[in-house]
Amino acid sequence: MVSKPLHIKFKNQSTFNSSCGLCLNNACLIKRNLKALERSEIVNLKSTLPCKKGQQFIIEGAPVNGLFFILKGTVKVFRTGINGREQIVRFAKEGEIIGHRGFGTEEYYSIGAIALQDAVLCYFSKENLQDTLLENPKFAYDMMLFYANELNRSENKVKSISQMTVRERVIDTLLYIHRKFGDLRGFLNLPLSRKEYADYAGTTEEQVIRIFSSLKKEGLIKARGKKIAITDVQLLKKEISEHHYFLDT
DNA sequence: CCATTAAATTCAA
DNA sequence: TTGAATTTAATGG
Repeated sequence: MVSKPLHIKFKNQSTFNSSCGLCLNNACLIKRNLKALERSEIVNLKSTLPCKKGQQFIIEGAPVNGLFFILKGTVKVFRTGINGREQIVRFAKEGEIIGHRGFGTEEYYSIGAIALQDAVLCYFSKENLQDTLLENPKFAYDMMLFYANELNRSENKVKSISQMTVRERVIDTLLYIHRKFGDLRGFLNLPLSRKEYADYAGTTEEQVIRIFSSLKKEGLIKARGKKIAITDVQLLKKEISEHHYFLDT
């Protein structure tokens, strides 16, 4: 399966070159190991696919055939609960790996993934990746570090969901978005609906709206539609400090 | 949870 | 670029 459009036109904006050698994304594991991988076929066997905003590119329960790296854009990764409620597992940005949990022995994806903005994904087949990992210890080691990190993160999340109050979880979510995506002209650099905040924090849309309202009254945040500004990061951190060690990214 | 109104976003002319 | 149509936010029951 060799398909590689070299250039992908992107909504009247820039053009992205999908060849790893020219890629600017230094957060990417492949890119970082490019020297070690130069003898491998991996880079030639990848495919690059554009993905429109709102498009789901991993479906829960579908067979695992490979995994994705985000070249451009942001993505939400979620799992559907028993009553159809969505639990957002994480928000992922450029350079991150999606679908890795299904990689080892799992046959089917346990998560779904949707592009939050127009995105470009690099896709590597399972076989390709397996061959490369077997041949390349440095690359395999980096992958292992990545998995270890993910496990740590996921354990922290269990703790926060089970031990924090709703208000604390919402604040925690705001801080997570803030430190992962930063802000742009004072507003969080990732527009999310209240529903999405709720699905990450493990609560309901109404709760999020009401907590946002109190936070606004207290002067801790400002909101204009989907654009949220954190006016006092320190005070917010203080409110959840007893639970949190800020280990996750 | 649902209904209502206000506000914001999208879309196409 | 505008405003009409659609979606999302906010509040109160």
